[in-house]
Amino acid sequence: MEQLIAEGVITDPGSARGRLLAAAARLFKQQGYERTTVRDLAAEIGIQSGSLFHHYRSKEDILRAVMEETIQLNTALMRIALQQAQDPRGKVLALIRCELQSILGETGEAMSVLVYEWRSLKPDSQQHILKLRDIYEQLWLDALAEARAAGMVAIEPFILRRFLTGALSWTTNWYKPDGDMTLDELAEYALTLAIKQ
Amino acid sequence: MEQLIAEGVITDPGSARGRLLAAAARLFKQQGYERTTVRDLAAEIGIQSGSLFHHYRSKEDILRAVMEETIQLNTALMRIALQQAQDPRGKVLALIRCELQSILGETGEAMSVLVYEWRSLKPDSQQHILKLRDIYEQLWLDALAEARAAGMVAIEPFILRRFLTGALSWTTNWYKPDGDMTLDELAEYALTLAIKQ
Amino acid sequence: MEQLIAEGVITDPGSARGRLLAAAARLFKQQGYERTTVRDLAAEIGIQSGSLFHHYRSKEDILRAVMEETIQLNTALMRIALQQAQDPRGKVLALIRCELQSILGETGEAMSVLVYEWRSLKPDSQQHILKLRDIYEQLWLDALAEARAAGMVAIEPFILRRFLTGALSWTTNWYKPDGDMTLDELAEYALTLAIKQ
Amino acid sequence: MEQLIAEGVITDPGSARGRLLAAAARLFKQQGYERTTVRDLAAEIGIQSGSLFHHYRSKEDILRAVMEETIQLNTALMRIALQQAQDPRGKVLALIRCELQSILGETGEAMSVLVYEWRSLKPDSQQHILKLRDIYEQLWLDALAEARAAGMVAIEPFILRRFLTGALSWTTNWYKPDGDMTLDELAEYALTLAIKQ
DNA sequence: GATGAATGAGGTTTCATTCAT
DNA sequence: GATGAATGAAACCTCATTCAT
Repeated sequence: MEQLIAEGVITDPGSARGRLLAAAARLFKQQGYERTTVRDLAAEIGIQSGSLFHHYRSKEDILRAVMEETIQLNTALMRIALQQAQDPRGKVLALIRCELQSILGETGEAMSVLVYEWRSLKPDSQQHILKLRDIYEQLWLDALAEARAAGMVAIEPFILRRFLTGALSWTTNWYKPDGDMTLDELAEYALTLAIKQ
Repeated sequence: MEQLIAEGVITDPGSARGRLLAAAARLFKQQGYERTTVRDLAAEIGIQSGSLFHHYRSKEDILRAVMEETIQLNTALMRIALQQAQDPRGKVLALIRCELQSILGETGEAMSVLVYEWRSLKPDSQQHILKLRDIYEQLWLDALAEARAAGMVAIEPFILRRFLTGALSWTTNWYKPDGDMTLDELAEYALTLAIKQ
Repeated sequence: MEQLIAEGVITDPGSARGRLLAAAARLFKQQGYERTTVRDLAAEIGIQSGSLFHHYRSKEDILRAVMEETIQLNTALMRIALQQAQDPRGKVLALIRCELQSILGETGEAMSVLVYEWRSLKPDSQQHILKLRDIYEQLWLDALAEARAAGMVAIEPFILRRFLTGALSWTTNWYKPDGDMTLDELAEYALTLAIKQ
Repeated sequence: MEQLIAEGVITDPGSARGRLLAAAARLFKQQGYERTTVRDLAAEIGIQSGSLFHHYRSKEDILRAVMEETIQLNTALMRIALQQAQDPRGKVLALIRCELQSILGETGEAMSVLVYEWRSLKPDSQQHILKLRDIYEQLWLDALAEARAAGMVAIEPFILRRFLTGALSWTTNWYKPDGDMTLDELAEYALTLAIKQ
């Protein structure tokens, strides 16, 4: 993590900007982007609303930064996870587990925002994020293609990935981390959707 | 359909209220509830914004009506589809196809609204819709339990349903009805997620 | 005047929009456009600030309307004055008197705004007003050219008009209508700048 | 010029304060005082906005300094020009040429500011500048009275000066220094307004 | 002298809702 | 039922100014 901060991939969560982004992710998820006022955001990190605009030029800019950091971070984390996986099954499981961690763990709020607040981005911000998202998605498509070549996947990677995107992102609405099921178990269950046993 | 209208399950789409609900669903999906103004809604059906309030007491009331009608209609449609299915596999396939039709067909906009605008409902409206949703969900759980009893499903119905909810609702973001894949093919693919062949 | 209102050249000063334009001209002159808040404007005509935006889409729109109405009205008044003048000297005097009345009379505030707040208009509004201004200016150039042809003017109409524009518009800063000098006397003095005796 | 700097009449244009005043004059003319932010000013001379306040106590103070320096400088320049003129006609021409140089030359921006931003000064600053302005204006009135005594001027000096003030200051809006007409020619034309040939 | 984060009052504008006609 | 002017609270954002470093 320190390395990712040093590389500029993500903002130091201890800095003013970092705390702002974390608060924004939390509030945007809880209340929605539109219903979250800049005063809410400022109050959450203990500054005045006008002071926000020293860090970001507009409210939309904050949304964009939340999304961008999230996708950058998760792409980096997925790359690391993939390096440690051995076989196709392991790779797909690694991706599932990684994405679930993104969705259900510390960055979960930001991931939700990425899904639910897309329409609130201006078109050019959307373009920018889409490019980053393509890189992320390519990691998935490569791993699924490998599994398919090994005869482990019944349907086209392209379609399967889309089903998985929906299934995994939806977990944010029902999975309770402190319930009976561990996140690893959840990942194994999800794997059964994708891969024939 | 006429029967459902006659029974009061849904509003006549030709009536002023019906056209308003359809417009609201469309605009709420496109722009989001918060970004859609009552002026937008009024303009869409050719009246002045003040006149909206002769039909609904508030903007939130319109959102609630969109959601309620959608869930009522789809529950009714699912009941009909279930009656025509024979075996467990057929029932699950019928539910998948039915839900996909809801999501991707004429009522798709309203279904999206149901998912994306949940937070914009007041708590008591949420309670009301949740009850209707429980009825709908029970139809799913019953069918999946039957398939599980027949040894066709690897994981618990409760969990599987949640995965399917996400996977199917997400199709609204990528499936193109006028592309290569028919909706029936899409349903078959989705079935492979749920049921062992 | 009633006819100009009926023709749509200017807004009825009794209507809400008309009273708003008059108040805007007065305040914009007194305090400047930037220092005049929409709350000031609204208070001046006894409505709430939000209600302004039923009449005009933005503050800049109000400025533009003030300018446009002023120039339209004064062009119309100058046409009428010209019709009643006989010879070149009479025409130039008519124009001078007419412009002084615009500057120092009831529409004086709006004329000042036209001069002093030009930079506050957006470029496309400027374009729009410039076209109207060209029509107005042509009336002047024609009359001065006639006087020049009659040997009454020492310098080019183009240059003379510009000198006069400045000299006449500046009167707003010093001439007191209730002082010793009548407006007609002032006009005669100004005529001595332009025309050899 | 060096002498005027040494005497403290104007600020050294090479100093930080001097560059700030020049930048302020330029920006205030281009955009208006209200629309020019202290950030604009600071950026123009390459410092941070907070640092401005080491040089001037407030933004209004900068405006006041621009105006004061301009009027002091131009009063001094007019005195010098007058000394070199022989007869009444020469004196009036010298004043016209001098004022045109102020308006159209290097200090033109500041002269514009003096005219257009008057309302943005606080009343006590206005008082202060008015006193300086009176000294400047007296030079004009004396010269015109002399010409009048010589039978060269048709109307009262007081009125004529006001007409000239407007006519000359307006040149900033139309005269192009790099066009066909030289500044000396322009001054001669202006003289025809004032003095019988 | 300079910095730049922070302030906080105040700016324009939006918008759901009301109500006399 | 419909209109549309008006409301008024609240939204985002700006900006001159301060001050610890």
